[in-house]
Amino acid sequence: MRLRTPSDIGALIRERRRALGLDQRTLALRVGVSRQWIVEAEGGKRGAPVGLVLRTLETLGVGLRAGEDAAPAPGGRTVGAAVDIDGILAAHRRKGVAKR
Amino acid sequence: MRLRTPSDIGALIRERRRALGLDQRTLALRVGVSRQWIVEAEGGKRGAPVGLVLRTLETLGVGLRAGEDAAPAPGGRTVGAAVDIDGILAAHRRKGVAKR
DNA sequence: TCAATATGTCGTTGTACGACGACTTATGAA
DNA sequence: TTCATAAGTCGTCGTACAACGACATATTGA
Repeated sequence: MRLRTPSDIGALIRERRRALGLDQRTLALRVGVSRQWIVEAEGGKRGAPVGLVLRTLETLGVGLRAGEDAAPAPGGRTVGAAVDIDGILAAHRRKGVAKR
Repeated sequence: MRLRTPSDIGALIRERRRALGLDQRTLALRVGVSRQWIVEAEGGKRGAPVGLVLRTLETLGVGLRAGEDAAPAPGGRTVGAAVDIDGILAAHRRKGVAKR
């Protein structure tokens, strides 16, 4: 499963929680958060602290792995990110210049 | 790379940012956060919102994948997490869940 | 029917977070 | 040396968040 948004993570949490037969209250107890937090996390709350999210996933027995990604930024305003090789090389070459 | 804590994510961000030859200011600009936020995120700030973290990673061209994990909860107070088959089965039996 | 459970939602409150600005240190170039 | 950039840190402030408690719906079972 590929995770791009908080909603993805929320769906993952819900899916795994149900697969394990846990209710929200029990999961909340184990993770050490409030039940409401679980509700909102599953709903894809954008502001959920990454620390709690990681704890939750770990409690559910789900591991997160990072993979270099050849094709970034597919669907977002997220950025003009991509990799901008020119900028990178320029910065590397001259190290300092770039001038903003 | 396996991500377990905010520190792991911070290290990942720093590593990828440097690999791409970006400075904190530029990355912050692209992600849409303050430079200070990048500093703290790289330092493994516990509270960083998962939404921003995901945006950052995506900007860096890093994808996150979830994998079911056979061996959970290695080093944390994190819990008696694991899977607790008994509880699961009990819950399932009681409800005739199947429902899913 | 009523009772219990699971989930979602609504207020309230204290706290932590993120943005902004400025300062400091370190490194490298002119 | 001086100057510019990069990175880290501090203080302030407004806002978002997580916890708590309570209530509203299903849904299921007695």
